[in-house]
Amino acid sequence: MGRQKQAVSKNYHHGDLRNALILAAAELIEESGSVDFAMIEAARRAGVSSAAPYRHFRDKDDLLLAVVRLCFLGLIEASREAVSGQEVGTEDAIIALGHSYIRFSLVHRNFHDLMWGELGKRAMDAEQDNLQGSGFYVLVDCVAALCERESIAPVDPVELATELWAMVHGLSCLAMNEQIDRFMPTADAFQLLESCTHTFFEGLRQRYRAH
Amino acid sequence: MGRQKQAVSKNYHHGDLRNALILAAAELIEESGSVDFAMIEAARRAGVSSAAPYRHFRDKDDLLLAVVRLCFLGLIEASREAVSGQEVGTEDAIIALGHSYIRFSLVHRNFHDLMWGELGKRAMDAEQDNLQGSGFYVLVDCVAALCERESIAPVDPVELATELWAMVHGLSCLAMNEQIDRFMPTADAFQLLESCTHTFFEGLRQRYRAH
DNA sequence: CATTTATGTAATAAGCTGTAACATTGTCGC
DNA sequence: GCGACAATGTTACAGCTTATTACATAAATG
Repeated sequence: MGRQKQAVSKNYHHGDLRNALILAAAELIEESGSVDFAMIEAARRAGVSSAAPYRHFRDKDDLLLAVVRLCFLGLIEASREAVSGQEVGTEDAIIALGHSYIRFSLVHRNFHDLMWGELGKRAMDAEQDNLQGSGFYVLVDCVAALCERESIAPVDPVELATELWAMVHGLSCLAMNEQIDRFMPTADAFQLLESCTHTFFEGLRQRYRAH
Repeated sequence: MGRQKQAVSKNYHHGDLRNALILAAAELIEESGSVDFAMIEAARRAGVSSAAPYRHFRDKDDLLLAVVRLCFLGLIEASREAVSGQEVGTEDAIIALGHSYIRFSLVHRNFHDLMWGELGKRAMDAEQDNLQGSGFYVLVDCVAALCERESIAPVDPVELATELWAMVHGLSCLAMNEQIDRFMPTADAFQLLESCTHTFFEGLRQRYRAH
């Protein structure tokens, strides 16, 4: 009895329950492919009672908010890394960025809805880590550099970046959804990315190149 | 007593519970912005007991499958209508198609995750109404006509259609998510659609026009 | 070392799911 | 017409979940 009590006592406090719960939630999302897990399941994984999570998170949304914040930090990190090895102002840099975006989407596909749904918006609005711009402006900088270098003007780099973002985001969605396979079994999102990025810039040169 | 019994008797059978449940589910999704409603709530709206729905749908997924099927039929309908007023083989026809796609996404934004998630894929795989191609090939036909008309060759219309689809789908996602507002408060998805569709075809002409 | 704060447990009320057993209605062959 | 039977409801319930409340323990602080 005394021994048992001591053993229990030792683990009475988890030590890092908050992070353990975030990790458990992420695992559950990864495994189940949806955000639809039970709070109590995350508690079980962390080895605590069903009420313990509520010491750290008001409700499930609050926990998910913490998860989605990590997702965005991961995406930003991946974007920075993708451009770091590239020559600035080249199409290749932009393709590399798109490549990393699509790869991230596919690898973390189960987190896509979370990131690009209501909770993702809330996470960005919270603005704790400047989530909002720090990813997007990596792309804007690349586009601006390319426009500068190729004398493509006058055109707003933010607008072009938004269009490119949409293109890549759309490719990610279709790829995750296996819609590309459905209609083009021989192609993949990465090929399409290269092809339509090139087409897009070719069009830009045609429309806006300073002569 | 007798009167009450008679009144009850009269409504014992709903008459069209299956469709009433589909409608109730759609309303709940529309109102709550998520697919996370309770089956019993749909039953309540249809005015039946909590067990009644299980006579028509194995489980909630089965009900949602019926809802998503209606969504796709609506999108296909909207696409057909969008091109019907357009001259075949023009950029305008393709822009009109994209316009209707984005409008549909925004109007029915609460159904987006349902359509483009696991259940949407299942609905397409079921293939009851040729859901799978009948929407996409409206676009393919437009693209093929335009390539023909402008002697853009050699290039696979299915590939181009997929790229355009990705572009428009991405714009829809960003617009729904208010990401465009976030970075370009003065622009909207429809302007961007026109701009980047034009850029894209300008690039195609440059790359593939038969001289 | 006593008090306060942080963190966890146990118990519980309220709600949903899906199944089982039962009730009512409509339909079809005779 | 009418009896069997299929279809479609109902009520009751077992087994889940969530989120709250009251209480217990550990750690930190002065």
